[in-house]
Amino acid sequence: MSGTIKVLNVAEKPSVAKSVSGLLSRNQGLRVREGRSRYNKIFEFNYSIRGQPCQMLFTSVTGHLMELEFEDRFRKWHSCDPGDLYHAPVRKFVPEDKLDIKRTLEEEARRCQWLVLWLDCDREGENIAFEVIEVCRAVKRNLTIRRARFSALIEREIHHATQNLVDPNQWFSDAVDARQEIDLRIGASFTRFQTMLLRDKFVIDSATDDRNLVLSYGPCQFPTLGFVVERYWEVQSHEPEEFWTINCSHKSDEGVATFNWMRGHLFDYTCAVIVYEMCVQEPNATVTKVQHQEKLKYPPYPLSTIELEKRASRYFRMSSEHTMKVAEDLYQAGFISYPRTETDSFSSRTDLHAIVQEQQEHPEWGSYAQRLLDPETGLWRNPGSGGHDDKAHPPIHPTKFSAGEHGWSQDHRKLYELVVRHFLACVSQPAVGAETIVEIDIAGELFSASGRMILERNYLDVYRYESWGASMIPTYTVGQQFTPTSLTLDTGVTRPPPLLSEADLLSCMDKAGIGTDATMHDHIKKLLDRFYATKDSNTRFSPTNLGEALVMGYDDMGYELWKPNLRSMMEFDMKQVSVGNKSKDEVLATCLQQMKACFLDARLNKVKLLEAMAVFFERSNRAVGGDNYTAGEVVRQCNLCQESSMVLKKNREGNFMVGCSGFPQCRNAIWLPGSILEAAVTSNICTSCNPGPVNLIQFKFRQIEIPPGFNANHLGCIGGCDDTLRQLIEICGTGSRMSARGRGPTTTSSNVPRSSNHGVCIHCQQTGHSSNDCPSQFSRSRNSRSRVNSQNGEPSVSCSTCDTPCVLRTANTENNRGRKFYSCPSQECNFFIWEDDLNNGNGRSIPRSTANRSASNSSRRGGRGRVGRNGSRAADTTFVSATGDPVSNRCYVCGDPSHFANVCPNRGM
DNA sequence: GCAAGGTC
Repeated sequence: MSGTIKVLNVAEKPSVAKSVSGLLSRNQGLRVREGRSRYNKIFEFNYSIRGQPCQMLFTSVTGHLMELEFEDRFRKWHSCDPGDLYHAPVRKFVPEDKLDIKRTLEEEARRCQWLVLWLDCDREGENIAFEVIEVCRAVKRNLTIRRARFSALIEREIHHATQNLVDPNQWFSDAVDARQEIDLRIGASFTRFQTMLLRDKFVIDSATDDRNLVLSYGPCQFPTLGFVVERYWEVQSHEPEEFWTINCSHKSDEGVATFNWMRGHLFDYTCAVIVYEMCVQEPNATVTKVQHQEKLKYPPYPLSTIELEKRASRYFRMSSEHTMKVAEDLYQAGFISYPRTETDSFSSRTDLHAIVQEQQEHPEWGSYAQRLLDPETGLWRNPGSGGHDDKAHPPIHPTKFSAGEHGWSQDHRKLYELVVRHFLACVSQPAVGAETIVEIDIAGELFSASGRMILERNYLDVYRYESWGASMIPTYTVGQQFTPTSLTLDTGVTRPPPLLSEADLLSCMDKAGIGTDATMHDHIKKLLDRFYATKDSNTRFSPTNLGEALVMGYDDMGYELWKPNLRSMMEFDMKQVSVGNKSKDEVLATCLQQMKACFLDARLNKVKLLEAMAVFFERSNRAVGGDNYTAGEVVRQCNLCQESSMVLKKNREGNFMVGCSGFPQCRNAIWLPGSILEAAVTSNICTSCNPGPVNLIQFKFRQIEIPPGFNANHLGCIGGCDDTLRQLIEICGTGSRMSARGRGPTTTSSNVPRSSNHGVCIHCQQTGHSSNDCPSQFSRSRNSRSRVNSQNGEPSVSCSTCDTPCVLRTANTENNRGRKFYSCPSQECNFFIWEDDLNNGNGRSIPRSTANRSASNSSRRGGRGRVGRNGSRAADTTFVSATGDPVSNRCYVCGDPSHFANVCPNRGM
C-alpha cells in the first residue's frame, strides 16, 4: 500500500499484545505468526493512526528485557572487597534467556519506521520501554518512538491511546534505574559481607549443607524478616497480668441477656473487689438506655492481589506464593483477569453485568447471580472503591465461566470460586442488621448488653467466607428495674499478641511499602528459603535462630537495617526522580554514599553480629578451602594468578595470613606475624604499592610478643612497603611457623578462670568467660611494679598486674637484638621488663588502646524504645501475686492511697 | 553464590 508505514508495537506481556491487537483490529484481518521466542507471538493487522495508514506488527517482551550486574571482574565473591561494590562499575545487558526476544525485536524493528511502546503504565513499565528502545534503536537509529498510554484493556481506551500517542517518560525510567542499582549494590555488599563473616564461623544447623548457605540481605527481605522478629519478641517479652472484671446476667421469660462491665477490666484486685462488693450490696439494676439502630455490614472492595493472597491464606491456608501460582494458571487459561494488580475499584466503563451474566448457570452460585441481575430484588449495588488504582489492570475478576475444569486441583477450584464469589459480593447490597444496645446501672456501675437481628443477608448469601452472628436479648425499657440473675467477679489473664499470620505479614508489608503486589509473596518465600523464618500449620511465622540472630546483630549495632524505614526513604527518593524533582545521579550519589558509610560502620561493628550469632550457635571448627583458615576480607587482587583475590584469613589457633582465594590452584600466601591478636581489612588504600589497590590492614598485636618500641596497634600493608610488618615477621616469626613448632595459642591466659559453663568468647576465642566479660575489651589501670621471685636458683618474674609468671623472650629488633625481656603471657596485660632492668625495677606497661571498643549497648537500646527481649509492662498497671494478693491499695478513681474508691470524694464527678 | 523488579 502506498504511503503505508510499518509500526512495531511492543507490549509487556504476550497477553496484552494479543488483546490490544484483537481490539484494534476488531479481529478483522488479524494474522499471527511465530517470533523467535515461543511465548511472544507477532500479530499483524492494518490500522490507521490519525489518518496515517499503518501496517501494525504487534509483539511483546516478558517483563524486563535486561538485567543489571556488576562487571565481570567484580562478580566473583572474592574478587573484591564488598565495600567496593558501592562504586564498582555495573552494566545492563540482555541475559541469555531473553536473547530470542531481543532478536525478534531487532529483526522486526529493522523493517519498521515507528516503534510504539505498550508497556504497562507504571514506572517499571516505563523502564522496560527504554530497554526495548535501546535494543531497537541499536539496529535502526532513525526509528520514530512513541508511547501508548492506557489504563485498561477496553476497546475505547485502546483506540484513544493509539490516536493520542505521547513521548516515553525518562523520569519514570530513571527512577527504576536508580532503584535497581541501589538494590543491587546494597544487596550484594551486605550479602557477601554477612555470608563470608558468619557462615563458616558457626554451626548453622538449620541448613542441611551450610557450606552453600547464603545469608542474603535485601532491602525488602530484611524488613519482612524484621516484622516477623519484632512480633516474636513482643510475644516472648509478654508477661501475663491477671485482671478482674464483673459480669452480670439477667434471665427473663424472653431469654438471657449478658451484661458486660463498661469499665472492661481492672488490674487492681482490691479496687475490683470494692466495686464488686458495692454492686452486691445494692444489686438492683436500673435500665438507663435502650438504643435501637440499623447496622450495615458492607461487602469487600473489588479484589486486588494482596487481598487475594490474604483471603486465600485466611480462608484456605494457602501460602501467598502458592496462591499466585494457582492464580497465574487460572489467568493463563483465561478464567480470571490479570492476577497482579493493585487496583481495588472498577472503572465505570467495565461491563459488570456481563461478568455476572456469565455466572448464571453455575449450580452453586448461579441462582444468586440471577437474583443480582433481577432489578426487582434490589440486590445489585455498584461496587465500592478501595481507593487504589495502578492504572494498568482492573481488579481481579472472573473472565470466563467454569463449573470446574478437568485437571483443576482443589486449590484451582477454591481460588476460582473465591474470585467469583468475591466479585458477586462486590456488586451486592450490604447485609442489614438491627442492633439493640441496653445499658444498666448497678450501684453506680454501668453495664451494657447488645443483641442483633439480621434483617437482610444480601451479599452474605454468596460470600460464605464471612459471617455475621445474631444474638437475641429480651426487651427492656428505660427506667425498668430488675435484680440480676447472676453477678460475679471473674478473673482473666492478659495474653500476648499472636505471631504474625501470612495475612498479617502481607498487611505489614503493604502498609510499609515493602515490595509490590507481584513480589510480596516472593519476599515471604525467601525468608523460608533462607532459613530465616518458619511457618506453622496455622500460617503463623516465627523467626529461626538464624533470622533472629541477624536481626539482633544489626539491632545491637543500633541500625535499623531490618526496619522498613530504609525502603520507605528509598521509595520517597524514587518518587522525587519520577516527577523530576531530583535527578537519578543525585539520588544515586546520596543514597549510595549513605549506604556505604552504613556498610563500613556495620563492618567495624561486626562483633555485634558475631555475638548475636554466638547466642544461638556453636562455634564451628570448620576449615575453609582445605587450608585450615577461615576466609575473611579481600586485601588485593592476587599478583600471582591474577584471577582471584588475596584474602585475610585466620586459622583455628588464631594465626593470620593473607592467601589467594584461588587456593589450592593458586598457593600465593603471605604469612603474618604470630603475635597478631586482631586484624581487619580497612577501606584505606596503600598509596605506594603496585599493582593496586592494596587495602591496608588494621593490626592489633599482643604487646608481650612484640619488642618494646613497637606499637600494639598498627595500620599495615602487605604489599611490600611496610617495614614495621617486615621487622615483626622477622622478630616474632609467622603464625604458621609458630604453629609448626607446637606453640599453643598465645591467647591462653593462665590467670583467667576457665569454666565449662561458658561458650567461647567472641573477642578472644577463649572459654571461661562470656564476651560481655572479656578482659580484652576493657582497659585497666596498671601499675608498673613487678615481683621478682627466685625458684630453684632461676630468677622468675611475675606480672605486676595479674601475678602470672612472665615468659623470658629475646628481642630481635635492630636496636635491641639479642636483649632478653620478660613479658606477661596474659593477653590482657601488657607488662614487660628487660632482664637487665630487673634489678632497678623499670618494669613498664603500655596502655591498651580502647579505640576498638564498641559503644555501650545500653545507651543505644534505651534510645530506640524497642519492644524488648528483656520484657516490659505498662508502668501504670499493677502485678498481683499468684495467690491473688493485692499489691496496690490506692483509690482507683483518683489514685489517692489514703482512701478506697467507695469513699472517694471525686467519685461521680 | 548476592537484590528487586518484570514475566512464561
